[in-house]
Amino acid sequence: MTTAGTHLPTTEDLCRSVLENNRDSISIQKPEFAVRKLALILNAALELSNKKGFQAMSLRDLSRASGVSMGGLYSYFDSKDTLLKMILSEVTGAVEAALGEPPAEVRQTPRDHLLWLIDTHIRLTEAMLPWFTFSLMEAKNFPAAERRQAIDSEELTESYFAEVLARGQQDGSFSADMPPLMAALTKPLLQDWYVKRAKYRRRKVHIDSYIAMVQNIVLAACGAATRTTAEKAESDPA
Amino acid sequence: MTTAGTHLPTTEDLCRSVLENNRDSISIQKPEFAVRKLALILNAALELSNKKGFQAMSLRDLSRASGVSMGGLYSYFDSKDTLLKMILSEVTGAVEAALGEPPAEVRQTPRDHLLWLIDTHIRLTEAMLPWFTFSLMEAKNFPAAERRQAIDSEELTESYFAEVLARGQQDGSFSADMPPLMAALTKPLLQDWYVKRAKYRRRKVHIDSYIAMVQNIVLAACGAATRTTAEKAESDPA
DNA sequence: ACAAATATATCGAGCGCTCGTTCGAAAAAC
DNA sequence: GTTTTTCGAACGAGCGCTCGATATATTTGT
Repeated sequence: MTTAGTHLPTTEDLCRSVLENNRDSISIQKPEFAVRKLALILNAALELSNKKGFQAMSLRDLSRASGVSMGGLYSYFDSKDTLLKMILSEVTGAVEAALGEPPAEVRQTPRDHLLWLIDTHIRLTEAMLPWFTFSLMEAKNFPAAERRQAIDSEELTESYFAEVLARGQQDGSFSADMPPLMAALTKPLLQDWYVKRAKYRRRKVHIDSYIAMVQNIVLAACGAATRTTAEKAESDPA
Repeated sequence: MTTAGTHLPTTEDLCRSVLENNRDSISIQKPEFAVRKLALILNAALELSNKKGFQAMSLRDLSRASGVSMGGLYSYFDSKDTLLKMILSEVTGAVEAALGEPPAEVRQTPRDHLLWLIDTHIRLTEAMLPWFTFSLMEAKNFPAAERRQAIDSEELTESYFAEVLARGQQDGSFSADMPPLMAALTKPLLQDWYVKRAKYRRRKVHIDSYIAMVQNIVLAACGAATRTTAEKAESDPA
């Protein structure tokens, strides 16, 4: 019921998508070459950036870590800023693809839809962990246009939650005095999973427990019944 | 009851504290000189860093914005890294000072203590907004030692919450099946106030409403009764 | 089937520039 | 007159980025 049926993207999926969306700034002709090297470059870029910050990562660092020469890098982007934009737009695209079209069975009740949104978002961030970490850390530091895109994406995610919460309030699933900013405050709960990933790993918190916990906090705040053990067993058969 | 009686630091308080804690790297002798210029330098540094990122802020930018010459800056810190450390350690110190010693009247019941922690933390971050923004954005990017300090400070804050939640669970104020990571998940709710400060300003959300909302979400998740209107009127007389 | 010719991909030294940092001289304070 | 503070030009290192040369794959001519 709440477990994601949606396809979670692999690194190769993402690189292929990056290639498609940046045909003009990538001068490599053969897709199989491009995708393979893009994976090397992007993986290295994400790792270095998430360790030291994007600004602090020099293209010489990136060249060394990826095994692609300085000149080679510039066959895949025409400026360091373009590299940043590539990654950011891939993340916002993935969120839209994953949350935008919920399966028919969860749309029927606001409660299931809400649980599905939480589950799907957290599993998506887990599958794309370095991408989301990057996006969160670096979105602030850049030009107005890109920043605007990040804010819009942010608000789109929030609107998915706002819509389902409002629908649940109308049909009586959720309490009438649910906080009006509940949608806004759900996001930081989802984000903590990847922002503090190291902490949860250290404490051996499993992703399923984390999802269940966020679902229960949000349900409680909405004035709905929290998830039963039976319900958990059904949706998380592992 | 929950409104902070604790003293919130002003810019001058903070600069004086920075001076005391960095006597060795500050070569200016006369305190009144030092505090005045520190305020110029730190205010400019926070504004520039929070706009473009600390790495992207050059010391020439900082010199121009603060009105202090390049050489003059180096009378107040011996490297750009030291400037970073000054600001970070001031923030962790302020949190400890504010949350470490709750007034006697709130210690009596876990519920009041919890509400006080939420209220005080959010008001502190509001009073030191650029400092906290800086701390959150820049802590990741730096040497092991400083990073360790940031993590410790983070966990100290969480432990204040963990302790009071455990106490409330023991004496029956909070439900027995309260999520075990409730303390961990309270922090992102507190942080959203300064992380997304612009959003809440745009939506005209008052700090009092925000605090009340977080308190209610946490109380609901703890299985405690949410705050009544009467209680609100008492603690937020404005 | 095999060279020659072309197209594609890869390389890394070198460009102009800005960075963090220093230091000796000028100015201000006592 | 001495100490303290302020200044900004100058330095070497490292930055993002370019470009001509080289290596590799594919097509073409016979």
